[in-house]
Amino acid sequence: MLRNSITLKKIAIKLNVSISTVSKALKDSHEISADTREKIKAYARINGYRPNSIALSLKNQKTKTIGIIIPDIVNDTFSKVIEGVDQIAKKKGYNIMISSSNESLEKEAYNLKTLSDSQTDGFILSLSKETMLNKNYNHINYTIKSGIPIVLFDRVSDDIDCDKVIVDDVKGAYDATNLLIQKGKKNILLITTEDHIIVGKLRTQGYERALKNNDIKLDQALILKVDGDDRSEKFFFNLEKLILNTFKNNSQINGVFAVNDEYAGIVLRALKKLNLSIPQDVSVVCFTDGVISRFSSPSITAVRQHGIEIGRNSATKLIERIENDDNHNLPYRVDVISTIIIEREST
Amino acid sequence: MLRNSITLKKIAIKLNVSISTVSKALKDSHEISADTREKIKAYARINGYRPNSIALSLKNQKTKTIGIIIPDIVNDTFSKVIEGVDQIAKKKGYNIMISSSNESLEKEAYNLKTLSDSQTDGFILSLSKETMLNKNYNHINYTIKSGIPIVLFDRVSDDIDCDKVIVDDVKGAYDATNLLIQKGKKNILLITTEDHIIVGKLRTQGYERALKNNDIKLDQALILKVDGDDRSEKFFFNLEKLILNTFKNNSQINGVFAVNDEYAGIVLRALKKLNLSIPQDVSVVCFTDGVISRFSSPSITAVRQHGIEIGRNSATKLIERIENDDNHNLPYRVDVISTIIIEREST
DNA sequence: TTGAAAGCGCTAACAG
DNA sequence: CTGTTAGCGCTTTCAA
Repeated sequence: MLRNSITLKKIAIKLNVSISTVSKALKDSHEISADTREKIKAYARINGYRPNSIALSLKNQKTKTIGIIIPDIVNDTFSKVIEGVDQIAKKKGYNIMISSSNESLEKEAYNLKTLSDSQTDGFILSLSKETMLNKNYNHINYTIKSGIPIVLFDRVSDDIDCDKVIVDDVKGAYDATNLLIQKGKKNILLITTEDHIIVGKLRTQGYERALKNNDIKLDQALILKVDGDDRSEKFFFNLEKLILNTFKNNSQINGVFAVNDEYAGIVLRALKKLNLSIPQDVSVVCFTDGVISRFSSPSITAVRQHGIEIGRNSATKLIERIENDDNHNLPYRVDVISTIIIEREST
Repeated sequence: MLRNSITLKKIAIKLNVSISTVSKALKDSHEISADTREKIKAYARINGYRPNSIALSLKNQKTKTIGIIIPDIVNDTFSKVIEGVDQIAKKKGYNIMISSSNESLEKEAYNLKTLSDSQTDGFILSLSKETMLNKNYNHINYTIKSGIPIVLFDRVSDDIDCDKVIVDDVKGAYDATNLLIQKGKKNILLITTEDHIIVGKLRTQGYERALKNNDIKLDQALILKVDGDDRSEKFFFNLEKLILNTFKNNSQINGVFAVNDEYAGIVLRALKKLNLSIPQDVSVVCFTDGVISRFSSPSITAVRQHGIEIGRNSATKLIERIENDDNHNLPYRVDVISTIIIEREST
């Protein structure tokens, strides 16, 4: 009833050989006679011997686990990344430890520290909002300097020197806006976050660039910058009112680009109240191809970020660096995972 | 540039004392003179000494990490559970390792086995569909028997003897159906999964019970059992057609109960095509209070399962058992997390 | 008050 | 071909 613990030592005692003999036999060493080798292997098999991975970690000074620190676990995009990391990790014999920073700098630093205590060979991390706001990257840079590799994804910073996997937010937003324009919708409402949320800022840039390239004058009245940190019922309720008002004051609007699918969901709700039909009266596009875009009515044309691919790429890069002995000689790489637009009913 | 590794040994050498002295000093042992104690602690602090948790694990035979094995990472309900586990784990000094069974029995067993190799002190697990279909629980029972505690949540089985945290699916479905009836909707379409998906089966039971209690005759034509394993675009497309047909053949339908929010999303889409208004013509309720219920138009009345609470409860139970020396003497407990209905526009 | 030694489970260099 | 030893980093008993 006790924890199953058949060890080399126990096998050695039972079979009257030394521990190292058992160890070698189980690795098919030809130092050991075929006879004892088979005897030992048979005994081990029958008793379900499995090497103690903690002992191995201590010995090898590597744990074969990678840590993932993300701002939010309950989030379609991040879970897809985890999924991707999981796929590669499993294939390469790594396990993953996950913890959430909850958008807090303090928790992010704390998690990084505790998981660094020899528990993880490296990290895959996306910066919390607070971290970006404060531009405090000491904990990250310290970890890297102390020899533990980190791959940053999605929410990254130029002030951190390491491997990165990013989404081309500007281009994705550009494409999305452009699609609307191609469909003849030139008065496009942008719903975005304040600039300290980097991805919001970049997507705003993409929007602006698309307008410019098509010689459409930027109208500040058509740019709604909302508090990207707030996801309460109340916030979304107010957002809906804000959208309604904007439409009332700007009846020329015939397209909407939202920087995430939640905002787009609210847009649909507002348009319904305004009795505007989609996509005839107003077309809608959003960043983030999640469950909302897929299951809303009408379904929403969305910029897909390939979260799984981001995860797979990050994991591959990280493991490469972990297993490369002189990893600090490898130059850091930044990969851009390109987005694609999934067209749906809303355009 | 190498992995930061200030160890007891290094401190001991630097300070010309023995390793055990350092160890004791750092734990404030009064065996050690105030003098050396302070000297050692100061040196340790300055050099950022942090105990090697792998060494501790080996020594203590416990890792302070708990494993979570879930069928699907990209899933609102499961990620909420992870979130809850994370909250409790962090508080009690545990880390969590996550891996996905991908609804596969083989992967589930594999993950359980590899994580059991001294990497985790216990597991929190929800059965994969394949596991339930095959009713093969050997891997689980074996793990429990070998002394590693498991807490099963949501998708559980009577054939496994362990702590469990479940949702009262029957009652949740009963309440949901009942709500429709109270609103005067007595011809209720049920969209559910085949019976081998336990939660689908239980929710079907709740539906049936509610009808019975209200003296409403069960009409098999109003029960749509679909393939709960399929989540492809094509499947949802066909589901929509199926729903449309059902409405055409049964114009009396004035309520719908869907066993998850994805199905409910499709229902909304179908109703729109039929030009039926919600909730006036048809009211809709679903199980699973996820992002779809919140952000669709109209928003959908949903049965909330308190995923975070499930996670917190599971983690609490598991850690209790891990830290209780003679845990096999504790009787197994089954906790039922009750659901509540979040009323929204669809009713 | 301090230190030596054994042990957690395993590997690997070295000795027989 | 097999065994001894040392060591990974730490705790803890026992001896000094």
